[in-house]
Parts: sequence; C-alpha cells; structure tokens
Amino acid sequence: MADMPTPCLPAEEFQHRLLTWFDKHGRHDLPWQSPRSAYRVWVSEIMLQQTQVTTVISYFERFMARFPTLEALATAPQDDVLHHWTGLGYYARARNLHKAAQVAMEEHGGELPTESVETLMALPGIGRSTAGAIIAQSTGRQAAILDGNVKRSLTRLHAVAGWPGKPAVERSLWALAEYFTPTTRLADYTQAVMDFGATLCKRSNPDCSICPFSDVCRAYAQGEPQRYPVSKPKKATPTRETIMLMLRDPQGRVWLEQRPPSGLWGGLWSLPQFERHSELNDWLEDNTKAPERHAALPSFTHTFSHFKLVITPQPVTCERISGVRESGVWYDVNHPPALGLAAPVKSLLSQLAPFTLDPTPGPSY
DNA sequence: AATGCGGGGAG
DNA sequence: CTCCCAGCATT
Repeated sequence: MADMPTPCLPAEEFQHRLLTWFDKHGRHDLPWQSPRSAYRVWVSEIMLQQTQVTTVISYFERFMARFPTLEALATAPQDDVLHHWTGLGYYARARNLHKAAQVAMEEHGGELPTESVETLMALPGIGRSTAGAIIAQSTGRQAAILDGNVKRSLTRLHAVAGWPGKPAVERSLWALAEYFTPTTRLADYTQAVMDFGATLCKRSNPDCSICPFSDVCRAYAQGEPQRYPVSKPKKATPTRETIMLMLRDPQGRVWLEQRPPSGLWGGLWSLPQFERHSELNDWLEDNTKAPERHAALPSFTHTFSHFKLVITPQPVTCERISGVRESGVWYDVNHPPALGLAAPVKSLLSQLAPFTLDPTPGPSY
C-alpha cells in the first residue's frame, strides 16, 4: 500500500519474534479461549470494545451462563440482555449484539456468517477489527485486527505521527496491521498482538527493557516511546443538570420509565428526569394521586466521555399513578426484575433497599 | 470528517 | 483529578 510506513521488520521476522514472546508471556487461559467458538469469541470481542479485560471477565461469565448459545441470545427479551449488560456501558453494543443474533438465526441458519470480513461486518455492531478478530480466532483464516493495543504498538514501532483517530493515520496503521498478519497460527497471533499491547507495550511505563522489538522500535530509539500514540485533541466537557424523580408508592416500589430505543442509555430503564422543579411539579400534578415531596437528596455527578451530568435525586411518595404512563413499571427494590439500568440509577436504587419496609423477615437491629 | 456513545481502571 | 481503553454507527 502506498501510504504504509516502512515496516520495522520483515513480516516473517516480526511474526516469529511476537509468537515466541506470546508462547512464553501471553495469556492462554481467558474464558473465551476455551472452549473457543465463534459465538463466544464474538460476545467477548463486543464486550471488549472500549472495555478492559479485567472488567469484562465477570460480565462474560454471567452472560454465557444466561445465554449459552446464539439461539438462546436471539430468543431472549431485550430487557434480559440489557440487564446482563448493566454497568458495562455503550449499551448500543448490547442492542446490536441482540439484533445480530436474531439476524444470524433468520438469515444464516443460526450461525455467525464467518465466510468473510464483509459478511460479518454486515451485522450490526461488527466493524472491520471485530470481524477480523472473530475470523482469525474462530476459523484460523487470515484476517487482520486493529484495536487500541495494535494501534499503540504499531505507532510506537514506527513512530507514526498524528492522532490515530485521523483517517489518514488509521489507513497507515491498517496497512501495517495487514502486512504483519501471518497465514498460520492466526488465533495465537491475534491474541499475541493484543496481549503485547496490553501487558508489555502499555500506555504508560512500557516494558521496553524486555521487549523483543526494542532494537528496531523507532519510538524507543527516539527516547520517549510513551509519546506515541499522539493523544486525541481534547475539548472542554460541558456540564448538564437533571432532577431524577424517585417516586414511591405505598408499597415502597419505585417508578421507572424506559428510555427511547437509541441514544444515551437507549432502551435502559431510568427514573423520570426533569430540568426544572416546575416541570417535575407539573408531571406530578398530571400523573399522580396525592404526591408528597420529601427533602432532595445530595446531588452527585455522573461523568460521561463527552459531558458531565449533575444529578439531584428528588424523593416523592404518592398513593398511585393516575395518568396514562407508557412503558413504566413499579420497581420493587427487594425483588428486582431483570431490567437494564443506567449506572447511577442502579446505584440510587441499591441505596434504597435497606430502608424499605420488607414483608419478608430481615435482619433485626 | 466529525461526533455520539458508558463506565471503570490506572496513574 | 486526567487520560483513555480489545470500536462502531450515524450524520
């Protein structure tokens, strides 16, 4: 490819050094490596998008226990899928995973279409790198990946200037990634490049002294390998404020409403939100019988990647819901249903549990 | 080409 | 606190 930097090593030499390192220092006991099926690799790859291995492992085990097969996932309610994703973030991943399972059932005979990168990429939530990872690890056929670990390693080895989010930089990195991809041991090689970036060529404090590529690494030669990759241009994160209504009925249950199917916290269940107390009052007037406001709880901040949300929880009790509310549920904190909850909502609800009048015997004080 | 989309680990 | 991670979809 025209815009590929000069490789730091011939492909064969690079592969040999990397696989030798992997055999001794790589990870060989991740949950999705045994048994290794296309379905398990797929789920793991989706969970691992923008999420670290140590966080994913427990989610993966719970997810597989509940959805052991592609068919089990396809036939499950979306609420159940989102419930098992609660706390992982980027919930579009879970919605796309669920949808893709249903497409695989209907159009591909219940199997992932691993014929090619293109057929996999046609499924929602699978991009070029994830498609390559699934093919390489589950079929052993040649396919390249370019995740954050590979980007970091390649930018350092070749001293690639510019933020990798720039399409021109990304094209160069894809060219290198494909150049180095071998024709044998694809599953091992794929795991190896990810392990190399995750455990040796780390974001900070890379272990250059024991790196098998230190003699050819251009960033190391320059003296400051951690300067690569060039970091994303940062912009000030705006702050928004919201009031979250914690409406409770005489049984102590909490009123939840489902968010729109896409966008922020899409499909998750959340507390009714308001920008102003006057809007909350109007809502109570329209939708509840005999509302009684209590003192607002302390505000707290939830930070997203692109803004901060200052949340003020407002407890209110009422006799009943009177208006016609669509897609709402009374959530019993003592017998929680399997729903997907936004992280701060889950936190608020879990704080409520000990204070609820519980008909079942509990610890005495 | 730029932006939206979560939550948590690491320093 | 800040940075950014096993990315992808949408505009």
